[in-house]
Amino acid sequence: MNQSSPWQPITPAKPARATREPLTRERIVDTALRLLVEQGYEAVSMRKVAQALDTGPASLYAHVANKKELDQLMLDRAAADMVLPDADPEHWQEQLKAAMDEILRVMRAYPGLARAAIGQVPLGEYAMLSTERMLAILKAGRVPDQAAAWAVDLIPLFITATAFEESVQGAADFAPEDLAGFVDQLRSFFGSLDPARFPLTIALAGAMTTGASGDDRFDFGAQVIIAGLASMVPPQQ
Amino acid sequence: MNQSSPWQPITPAKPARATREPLTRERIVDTALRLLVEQGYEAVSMRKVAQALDTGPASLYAHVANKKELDQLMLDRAAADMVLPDADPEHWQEQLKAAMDEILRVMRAYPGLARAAIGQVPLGEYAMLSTERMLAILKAGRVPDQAAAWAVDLIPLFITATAFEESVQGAADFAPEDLAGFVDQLRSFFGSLDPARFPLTIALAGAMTTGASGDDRFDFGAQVIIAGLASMVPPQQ
DNA sequence: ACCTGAACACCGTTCAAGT
DNA sequence: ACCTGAACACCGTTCAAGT
Repeated sequence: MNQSSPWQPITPAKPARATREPLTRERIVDTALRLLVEQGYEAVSMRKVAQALDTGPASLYAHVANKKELDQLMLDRAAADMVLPDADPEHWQEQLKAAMDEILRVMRAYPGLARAAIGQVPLGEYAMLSTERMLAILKAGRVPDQAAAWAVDLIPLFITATAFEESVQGAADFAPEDLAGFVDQLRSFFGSLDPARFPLTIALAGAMTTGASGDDRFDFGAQVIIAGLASMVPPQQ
Repeated sequence: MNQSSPWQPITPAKPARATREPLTRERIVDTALRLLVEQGYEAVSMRKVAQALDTGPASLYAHVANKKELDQLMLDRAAADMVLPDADPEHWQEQLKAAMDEILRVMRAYPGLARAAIGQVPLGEYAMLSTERMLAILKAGRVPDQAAAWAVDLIPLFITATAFEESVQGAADFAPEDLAGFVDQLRSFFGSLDPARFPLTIALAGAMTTGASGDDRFDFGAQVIIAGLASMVPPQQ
């Protein structure tokens, strides 16, 4: 080849395609969360995130330590969406319930996020701001310090486990409308057990299968936790 | 080669090695649980279970539908180890606590089992016998039917999530003795936050980091749940 | 410092072929 | 019916090489 041929300029006037934006932590987390929302947790692999950014998986490691860190970053980005109320001593129980609802709402907005969150201590800025606000609500309710400190661990544990369970159900084969069929099957399975060995399971088959979708089950768990915490508040004066 | 050579008998007197025992569901579950106990949940792959049984992964699929079914079978095998008390109306709260302790004990005996159990409805015989016994305890305590039915979902959710968290911590790099160092780091991290934004996290740094190992945190959660359920028991008569 | 291709050491599952 | 080898379509992470 000629080193300088007239129809092959040495410096092309323009690259064939616009220069790609450089990779950043932010773009990686954005892309990961987009994949999470659009295609679920299984779609958030280092390889698929890289592919969506039009690069190879190795390129991500300059910005993110590993998959676990990416999971944490996604969680904290999502936690930024949570809006928890300012503490009001008169209504701490309602406020705590509202806070739990809000955390579940955000978890549900990013289906599969619970899989990234479960079992991890969330140390991101936004997750910790949520913790701080929950502590304020509990202290306003005069929940003892040690109980409040453990409660802000127990509450996300409960919510995350709930959202995790929902995401497993959601990721299963059946569409939402098949869920009703599954619940029917489950109830008749309970009903068909040996009455000598499973009398209560049979008797409560209906109660055990209600609230499989919707919020009744979650509201019950929240109520149990709140009532349990309330029982630890010492009498006034 | 000669079709019948004198030093190469057509029917060897004995196979070189004993005939392998045939694969069964039971042997597969046994092997999977052994790997789980010895090497943790990550070691329980279809391929590694097959390898431990001296065969290929495809061979397992004649006995087990898929990995998820194997997880369920492991869980139910472990559930057979659980010994829950007969219901006694006088002591339902203590009995419920004992039942929760027992379920956690078995979970801990199979580290990583929580990862197989989380998010699944356990429909195996032994898991359901545990459920039946918990229902008996709750009914003995006059917990309303719907609350009891949901409680036997909430309680394993809590225990499994707790065990899951422990298994993540356990699978992390640090050995048990490094945990203390990690907790120290965490406490000083909380202490070093911006006092204007995280006043309560700073004030409660000590309380939030106590009970990282041991049973205090679990006992607290169990107490919250039991007290919450007790608050739903209608007054006598 | 950032990015890349290629490789390493894995996964779960399927399928045609054997016995 | 049960078992197998080989393949398919994936993983997370590392590393030497480029710019």
